[in-house]
Amino acid sequence: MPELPEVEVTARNLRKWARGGTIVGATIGKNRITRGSPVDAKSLVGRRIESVERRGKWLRLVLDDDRKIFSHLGMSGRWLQRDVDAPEERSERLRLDLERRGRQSSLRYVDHRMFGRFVVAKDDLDEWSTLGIDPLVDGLDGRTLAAAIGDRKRTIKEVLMDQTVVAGVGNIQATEALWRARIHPKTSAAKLTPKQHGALARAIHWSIERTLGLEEGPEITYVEDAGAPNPFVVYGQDGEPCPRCRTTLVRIVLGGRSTVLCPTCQA
DNA sequence: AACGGAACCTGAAAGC
DNA sequence: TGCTTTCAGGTTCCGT
Repeated sequence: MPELPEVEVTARNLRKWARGGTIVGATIGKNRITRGSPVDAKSLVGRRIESVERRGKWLRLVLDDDRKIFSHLGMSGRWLQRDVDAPEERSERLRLDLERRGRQSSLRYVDHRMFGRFVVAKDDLDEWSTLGIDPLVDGLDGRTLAAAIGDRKRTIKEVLMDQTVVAGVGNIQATEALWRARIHPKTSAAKLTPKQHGALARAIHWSIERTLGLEEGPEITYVEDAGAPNPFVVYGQDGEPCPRCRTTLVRIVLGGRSTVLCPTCQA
């Protein structure tokens, strides 16, 4: 269930593994990852991967024939690097075998819930083109955040998770950042003060960088990975004391997603 | 137009 | 023990 930091780690890994490599084999299973736009696996063979980019939660791999691979990890997608003769992974949905500097490797896309996407297209997808400010790619400060929010009146938590406003912020990053900025998640987005815009922009960077530091590595770890302790400051910590003021953190549901907040700090 | 709720999937964990 | 319910960090669609 990746948000910006997990997708950023994936992009960095894919640059190491795939940039400059040539696709020598492609196996794309019949499943809903390619829903709406079936991919001709054979057409990928012989193509070189020129670059790997990320915006928000999307990955874009530019090929040498002017097409692009768009990959979204949905709720449970991951890209792994394996040997070409390694066995198929559990929930493996597709694979790209690469040759790079005379060495072969195999990229496996694993996604048990299949909310992810894999699209090959000449033109950018609308979902890519309409993405809002990416905190890492574009930078984000109080002024640009305020401009992106505009006069939206929905709650600030829902607006933050709108990918056309700030790209890459999901339920965890929104929850963590709002706590850091001491803003109640239900606050109407249009009612934030300039001071709060600045605090929230800084809090988003803080949360993303903090999560990135936790997750840098060859394979993404998620909170729910067996045995992994919850590394977040407030997300999933309802019932525990607020790290700032010791008030018991509470969980509410907002826009259908669970949200944790401190009733004292985020008044 | 805006909003809540359900749907799309699978599986782990909690509840009974 | 084993069956049932709940929940999950994403996105989209549908009815009000």
